[in-house]
Amino acid sequence: MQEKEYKPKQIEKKWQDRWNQEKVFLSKRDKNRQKYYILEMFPYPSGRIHMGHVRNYSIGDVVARYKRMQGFNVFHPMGWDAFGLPAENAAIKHNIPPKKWTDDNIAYMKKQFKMLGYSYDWEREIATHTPEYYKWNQYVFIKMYEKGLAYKRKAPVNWCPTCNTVLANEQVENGLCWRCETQVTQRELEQWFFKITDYAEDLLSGHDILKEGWPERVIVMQKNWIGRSTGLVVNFKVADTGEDFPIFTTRPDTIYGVTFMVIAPEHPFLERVKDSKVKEFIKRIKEQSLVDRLSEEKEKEGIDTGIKIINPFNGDIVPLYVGNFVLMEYGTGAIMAVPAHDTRDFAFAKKYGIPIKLVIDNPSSPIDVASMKDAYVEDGICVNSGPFTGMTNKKAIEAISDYAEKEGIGYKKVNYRLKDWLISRQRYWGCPIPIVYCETCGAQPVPYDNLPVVLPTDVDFHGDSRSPLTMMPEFYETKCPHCGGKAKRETDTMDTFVDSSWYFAKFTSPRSKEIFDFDEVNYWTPVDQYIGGIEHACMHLLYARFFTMVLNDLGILKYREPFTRLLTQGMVIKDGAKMSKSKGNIVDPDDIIDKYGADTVRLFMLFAAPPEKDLDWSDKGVEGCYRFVNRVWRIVQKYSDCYTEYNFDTVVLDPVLKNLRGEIHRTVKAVTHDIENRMQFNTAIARMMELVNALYQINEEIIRTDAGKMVVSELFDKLLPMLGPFVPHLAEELWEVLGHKNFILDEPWPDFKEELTAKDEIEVVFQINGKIRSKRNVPADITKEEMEKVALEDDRIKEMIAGKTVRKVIVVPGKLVNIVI
RNA sequence: GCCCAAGUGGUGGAACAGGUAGACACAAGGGACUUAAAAUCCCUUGGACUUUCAAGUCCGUGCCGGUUCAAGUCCGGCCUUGGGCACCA
Repeated sequence: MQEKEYKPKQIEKKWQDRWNQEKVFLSKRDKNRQKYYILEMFPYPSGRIHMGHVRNYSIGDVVARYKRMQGFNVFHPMGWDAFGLPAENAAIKHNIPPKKWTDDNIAYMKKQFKMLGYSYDWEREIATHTPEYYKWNQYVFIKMYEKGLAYKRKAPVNWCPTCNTVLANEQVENGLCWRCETQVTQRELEQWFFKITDYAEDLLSGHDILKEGWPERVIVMQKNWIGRSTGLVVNFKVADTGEDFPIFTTRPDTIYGVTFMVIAPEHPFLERVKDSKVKEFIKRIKEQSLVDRLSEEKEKEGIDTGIKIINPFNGDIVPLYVGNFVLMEYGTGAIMAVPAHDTRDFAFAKKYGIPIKLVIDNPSSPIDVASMKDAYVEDGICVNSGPFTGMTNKKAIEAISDYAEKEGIGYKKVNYRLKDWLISRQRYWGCPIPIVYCETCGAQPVPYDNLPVVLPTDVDFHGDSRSPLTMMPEFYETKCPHCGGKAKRETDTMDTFVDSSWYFAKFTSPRSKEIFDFDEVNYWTPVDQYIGGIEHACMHLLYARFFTMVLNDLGILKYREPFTRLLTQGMVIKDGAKMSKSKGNIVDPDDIIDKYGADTVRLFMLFAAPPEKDLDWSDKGVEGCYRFVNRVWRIVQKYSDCYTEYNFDTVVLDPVLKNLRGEIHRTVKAVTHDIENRMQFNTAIARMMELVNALYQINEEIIRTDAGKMVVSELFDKLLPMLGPFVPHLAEELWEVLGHKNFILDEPWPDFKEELTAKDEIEVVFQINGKIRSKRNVPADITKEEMEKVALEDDRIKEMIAGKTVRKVIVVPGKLVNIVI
């Protein structure tokens, strides 16, 4: 028979067109079927897709297609995170309107997605830069404003001078802008915030639900980021005036050891300071950038203000220092310092000659203060601690806290590292914040009926990055919705992470008249499996959880966690580094698809590494996958004329065929397990390769017997559907070659017969003292006793145990016999 | 500094519940086919040693110890790499 050559371009186009014509990927609600919502993080339309996208979406597509074959009603949408800076930068540089740039990119990338054969329901497509989408951003914003969850306040904020905008805390990495790596500076600005701190506790407790389906490290990262700590606020007193001087501590057990206090340079309390040296110091520290203050890590600086503070527990009068290491934003902006039991306070006290007072002693070797080299931070017994002396310090934490509350000198408090989410951006290409400022009524939300506040698209950038909105009276000049008087629109736009915080739910009803079509959203969401990069652990994944909780509290969504299961895939790297333009190690998906076809690229992405690990790009590895695809192609073509009906009930297979049939069922079992329980696609593919290799090993004459034809037919019936999720076009084409008229993607996932997965004969090993000394094939159903007998009768074993005492014989059924002598 | 991962052949990676380390693939080498090459198909391939050529012995999963009949896998300590947090009181 004349074999056809494998031409991926032809067959891939052919099947993409057919899927499209038959609308096979459109999703419909069906109360009688279990839904499965699989979602990959939607991309920013940067221009063209990169290998990281290919990996992310190939993993998602395998899951989508696999679940579909398992009988689930699969929901698999795709869209565009379309607002953001690159569009503006392109506009400034090349004089292309951001909307056009974005739309063109979307069109191109969509074409690329289609070339890769992903099973998306494109009728659910959304793009966040469309008014029909961002209208609902504005809607939620106003809902949050009404609940006090969106508010404006003047605060020191992170400013990126390159991006010309403020940044949220989560978007500053080591003092650098997450996007352009410029040093972030501090500015005092009036900005819009979302009160995510109100949800700190919910975000933490939700982790208990998520630990089933989320990688532990993501949960740990979020926990660290939220940074919950429990402690006590203690009201110290200012000696001169008697005012309260509150501090926060997690170590109330050390309160009798306080020998000085430290306050943040930004603290308003310091306005009273007259001393010029102190004022100068404060000024100098305030002028340091965040980066500078962080970079001189170990160097703690301070100056005595001359102000005295009274410890309410023991009446000690201690000096108040200004210190560069105390943060205004955390706790109360001031701390009590216990040099004996805090390494940082110890270093500071040594530097400035402040006394050290021991209040917790080491029970096993008493501490001599004079010879202390560092703070004692271990547990111990309280000393010099008034009524608490003699207690273990652990007990004292509770006792002292209770005492403080009882005496009215303090209260227990939980503090978080998490800060409110700053969402204002001084940029153009984003969702307008739906607020107007009236000269008489102040800030007013835009009424719901007037939404959306449409972002004008015909804009002039005047060659720089300042938002054109600030120069467009036709945009910002408006009337107050309350009094009808003259008013000015907010010209800041929202952080694009707002757009992506709820998009997963909008996919269910992209063009609904309300925020959602509730039949749709209630049927499909939450997302059953979410897939994306780990870099979003403390940004997108935290914001989306927050939004879901808010929408739940607003009665809009019925659940509090948006993503039941999460898979964080690794990066695609080449020559040891992440693919990037600056490193010049980019491999363009278009080129690879052109050379080998989409099926090969997809296969390689799944085969080269398990999904969570980084994947090392290798041109040779891709060729290996191409070779496998061709091997499948050839062998199916070769034996397509053997494809027949089969019934094994009355057939006795010779050992070669029987073993091959066993191999078929073992492969189905293993592949199913690897996908279902482990999401380990690389080993699933390896198993299918083994099955194909096994078929190649068998003599053509044997296959062309009646029994052989039946086995090879069963093999194709199992193998091709399993290949479907990985190499969908190839699978469809070969399915058709075998005479099928239906889509292979609609075939049920292959099943296997457990009894056929067992081998007749298995190899067991005989060990002496744990070392392998002999091997033997034995019947698979051998008993423990028989195994032991066979082992002891083995010639080599006999030889080696001759004259020795057998102390113990361990038999592991089906595996080994270990003889201890 | 604290927290979390991960260290396995020349390479990417297997080994799922403590039970034959190195599946599958790449690279390398050999053979078949071919006038030849490519492609394809088949074989070999962790290291060292012994060798009567059938095999056998020893070593080997970052390092040092431990538990166990048996450890890549469990425990303790360390080293290295990657990631997160970091004057958080």
